[in-house]
Amino acid sequence: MNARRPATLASLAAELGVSRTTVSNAYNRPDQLSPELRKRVLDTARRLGYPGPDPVARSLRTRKAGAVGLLLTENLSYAFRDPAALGFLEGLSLACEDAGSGLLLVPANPEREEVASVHRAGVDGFVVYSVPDDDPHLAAVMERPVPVVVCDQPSIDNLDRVGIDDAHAIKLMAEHLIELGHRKIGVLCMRLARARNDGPASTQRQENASFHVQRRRLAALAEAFREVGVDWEQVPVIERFDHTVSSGESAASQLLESTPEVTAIICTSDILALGALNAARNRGSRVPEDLTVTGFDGIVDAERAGLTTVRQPVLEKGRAAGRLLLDTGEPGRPREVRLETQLVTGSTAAPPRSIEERWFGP
Amino acid sequence: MNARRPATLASLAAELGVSRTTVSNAYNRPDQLSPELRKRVLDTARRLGYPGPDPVARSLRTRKAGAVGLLLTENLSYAFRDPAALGFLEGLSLACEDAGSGLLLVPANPEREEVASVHRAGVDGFVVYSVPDDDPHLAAVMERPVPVVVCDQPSIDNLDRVGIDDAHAIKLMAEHLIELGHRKIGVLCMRLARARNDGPASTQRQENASFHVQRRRLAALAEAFREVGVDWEQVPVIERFDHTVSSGESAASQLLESTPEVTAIICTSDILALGALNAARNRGSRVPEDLTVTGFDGIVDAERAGLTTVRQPVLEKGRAAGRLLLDTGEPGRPREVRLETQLVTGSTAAPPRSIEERWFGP
DNA sequence: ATGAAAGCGCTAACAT
DNA sequence: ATGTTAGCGCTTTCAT
Repeated sequence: MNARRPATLASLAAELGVSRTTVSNAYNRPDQLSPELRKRVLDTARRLGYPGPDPVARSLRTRKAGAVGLLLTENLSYAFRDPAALGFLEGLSLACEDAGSGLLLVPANPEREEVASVHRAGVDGFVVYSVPDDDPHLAAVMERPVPVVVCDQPSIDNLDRVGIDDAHAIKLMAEHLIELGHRKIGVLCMRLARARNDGPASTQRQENASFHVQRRRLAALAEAFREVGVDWEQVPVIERFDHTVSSGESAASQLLESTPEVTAIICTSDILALGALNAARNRGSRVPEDLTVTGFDGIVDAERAGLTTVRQPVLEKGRAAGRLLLDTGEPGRPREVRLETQLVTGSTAAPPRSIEERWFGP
Repeated sequence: MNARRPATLASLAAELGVSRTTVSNAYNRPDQLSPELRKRVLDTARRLGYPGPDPVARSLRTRKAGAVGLLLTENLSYAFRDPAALGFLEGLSLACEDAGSGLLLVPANPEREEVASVHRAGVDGFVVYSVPDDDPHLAAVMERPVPVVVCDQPSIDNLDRVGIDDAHAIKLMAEHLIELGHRKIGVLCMRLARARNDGPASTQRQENASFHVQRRRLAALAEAFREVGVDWEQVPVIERFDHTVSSGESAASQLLESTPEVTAIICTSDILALGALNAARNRGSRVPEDLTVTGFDGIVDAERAGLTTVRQPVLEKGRAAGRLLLDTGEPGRPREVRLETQLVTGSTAAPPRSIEERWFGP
């Protein structure tokens, strides 16, 4: 209900026979007028159904929206299903709450080029979470004359950033597997570009990936395995556009079908790894005896599954991003927050067995 | 970066020697001016670093914010941890996305009376999710001259609503347990009022609960059990302020400690029930042999645990709330959407065993 | 303690 | 196809 469009500050002032300033002060600077007058103003306001100063008009005048915009590269609803994104959101909302700021989720359908929603967002700044280098919504955000903080990707000069050292993080994993003795590996990765693609990703595609994070993780893996003599060109890298357990499962199936000799599947996310675990089970492969599977992120479900993975502080990332954006100081910018990661040795990685062992038992 | 505060539509128009209308049209009504002129406008805009029409000024003029506000009764970050709230959010975000609308999460700390965030929210309407009757933020929302849709609670005349039939839903559960033979029951419920309280809730407290949903569920349980001769006054109802698995656990412990003769614990949420399951395990009680435990909501973790519960379509609730708010039509209001629920018979409910059986085995 | 004047930056009739 | 005129509703110096 409440569909009238009635009293304004001006009409209220007129009714009261006072100036608009006085009415404004009644709401915003109680100490600037006598308690009696203030009470009279507020009472009359109630009587006339005046809802208080219009927030939009106020924002226009004060140049403050009281909200932070969040740009994701996915459908909004996706964010509520991906545990890592969720952790980020939780952290970000914590920071917003601390600052009394609202959090505006900006719809940015990755399938469309529509950036109107970015233009329309009445916010004091944007947090950009994990979008590709060439995302048009990002471009629209950067045109807005407000501060921007990027989380994870892309990394853009001159912009505040929060993230982790992806290369370092996944290198720990690579070294762990190398130490265990794995040389025949396969990789499952998330989407590398905005256009849908499901299947093997050539090294060229890997290098051209517009998703910075994936690109760097793959590059770091390549480097680590090349150092022990693995020909990266021969390492199957399977890409999936959708980030779901079932895409992980299908990707792993595809991988094991075409390259059954792999002894380990490295996944660039826990979600994909969880799917890979399913795929292994479906094929009757035991993990880690027959096959090693590793993830990335350290989500709860991964922990539950005993996944060997890399834990990153997703909640802290969100909080740090929010703080960076909301913190008054903007002196020696751009600023960067780099958070720590941690190798989690679960029960899904073990030394490889030889082909013979795998087929004929130990 | 991007911290200049430069060109406006007017300055751009001046620079170009055209009217502001023309510049405005270049952005909002491309068909209203020649392509060449439009290109000239846009090019000059880029050159001057004009970021396009200011969204706040536009909102003021058009009386459209392009965003929906969401009011929760909890800290924002809580919403990202409660599976039911999350489902609701997902549904709501789906509806917003469809309409190209943003979703503004309004910080509304339940501990404070601060409603400024509600006043400051530049939105075209509010969705209110499960807040108590006397929530000051809700009052602030209702003063705003914008449409409001309430989900679950409270139920306020004249306001659009979406929800379920709580009494009916939990009655199904009550009848199920009654049929199994349970007469000695205990109940775990969520907070009944805004002020923190943890422990037994008297019938008076139950009846005065400012959380509508809990009140109705308890009332329906009372009615159902009274019909089979149970003295509701004697039924222990344990309340918990925090909605977490561990509060469920402690509440169940408290219940079983003080009333070990209960054969069933009915919980008004799955989260609490999951905690009750833990408590039973800690005491060495087998579920359902020694103790029946039931939940409410139908969250994924409940399903995983085989919980006997009532499933409600949380995602649909969110979507319906969003649609109700965004749907152009506002004729024969108020409107109400009542969604269906479903009894899920899991493996945590069975006929009670007598006290003797329980102590000495079958 | 209260008021007058001057916009914040934009869009929407209504001309032309 | 482009310009003129009027605000949207508010806050903020600066006076008084």
